[in-house]
Amino acid sequence: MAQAERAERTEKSARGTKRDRSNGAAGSTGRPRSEEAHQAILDATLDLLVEVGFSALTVEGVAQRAGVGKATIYRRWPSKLPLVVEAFGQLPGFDEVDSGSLETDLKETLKTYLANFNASSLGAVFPSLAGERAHNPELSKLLEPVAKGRREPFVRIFERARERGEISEEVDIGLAADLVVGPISVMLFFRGGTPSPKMVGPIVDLALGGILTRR
Amino acid sequence: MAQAERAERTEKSARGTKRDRSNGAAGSTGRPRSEEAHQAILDATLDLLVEVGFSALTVEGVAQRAGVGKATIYRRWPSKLPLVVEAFGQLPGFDEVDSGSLETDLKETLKTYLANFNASSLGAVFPSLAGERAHNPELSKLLEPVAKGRREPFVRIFERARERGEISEEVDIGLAADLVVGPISVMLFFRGGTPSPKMVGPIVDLALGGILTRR
DNA sequence: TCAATAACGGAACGTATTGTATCGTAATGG
DNA sequence: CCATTACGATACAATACGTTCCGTTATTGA
Repeated sequence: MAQAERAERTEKSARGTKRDRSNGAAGSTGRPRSEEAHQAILDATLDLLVEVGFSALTVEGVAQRAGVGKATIYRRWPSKLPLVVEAFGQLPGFDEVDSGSLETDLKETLKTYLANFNASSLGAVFPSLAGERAHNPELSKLLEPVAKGRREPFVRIFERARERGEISEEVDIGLAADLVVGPISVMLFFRGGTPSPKMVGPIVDLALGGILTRR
Repeated sequence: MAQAERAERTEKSARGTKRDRSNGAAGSTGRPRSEEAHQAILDATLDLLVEVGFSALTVEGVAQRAGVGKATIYRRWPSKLPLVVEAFGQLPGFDEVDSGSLETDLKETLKTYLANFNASSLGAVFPSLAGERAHNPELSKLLEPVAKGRREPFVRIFERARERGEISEEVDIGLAADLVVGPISVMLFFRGGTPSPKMVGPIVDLALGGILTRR
């Protein structure tokens, strides 16, 4: 609030946007914001997200971990949620594979998927955020595109396979994608374990071939 | 809500039970603990678990919701965790089906599974608890048998199918169980939606038959 | 019937943590 | 070198936690 007041008092130059300019720009006098502190805050947020989860994460804790005053955080993010969102958004996506074979595409992409999940903090952070989702619509909305982005590569893999005639036209591609990722989700959320890349081969084989004995 | 059903339970004989040792131990003098308050507390705990999740649940909120003093709660449970555990443990299990056919068994059990998940508070509560799991070992231990109990019926269904020769000996039964439940887990955690019984048919068909076109 | 006992709901306790405001200092631009 | 803004640190009011103390109520044994 004080931030708005102060900004209003100095409104003489053409500050076209209301968007918080992180630094200088138009009427940029005074000390610029430390990009170093900015990154330290985001890093600390991610670390704490991994360690204690979303609900137990406090802005004070982030400030302490980042070696930064609380005001420095509140000057940039209005509350804990946008901060977490931005930190979470820093996590890398994962590459897609197009080898011309459905089986290879799936296995390679899934391996990347898992490596990503385990190496990055995603595997530790996502359950915490997902758990909060039901009780926090705002967070839910922010999480939606992330989850969607994780699913899309698999959907595209199946689309290509269908174009090549590898799978029937009748196969529900969205369901197929969920089927392949499913066991990983089960492992992560229901069983509380860490999904291993070793799971990938058997999963894809079983999902593609089916559980029933081939006649 | 399912609260009505829960409230329906009666245990008139609770007065003199010594097993509970809830009342005055040796010299059973003094006012007995109200079994009614006990149940009201558990019900309120479950309700709040659904509404606000595990981390945002407070004993004060439970007391208020149950129309009970906080002391009444702390007299029975030392902290929030055991209270949540007992409340969570009240949720019903689900029935198993043995029709002699793998497909029927799976579809029927899955439907019961989903109906249970949606009707009871499980679908709303489980993600919240699962999210907390990584940062709360004590809670994780509690959750383990519950998750296991949910998986076992499916494992048994596949075991019976294998004995009947419906599926090959080489099929990893645990993986098959995860494959069938997987899309539901994905829907629940990744996509944040409510799994519908309509999903059951396509899921089972695709998982049994496989994604690849049958030759 | 009545004292003894213990649980009851409600309220007050001290502590911890939240988001915000204020301090003196540091850095940049005119 | 002066105005301006961000910096880290700290102080602040408000809230909410778990705990404990109330006067009251229900039950038992003498």
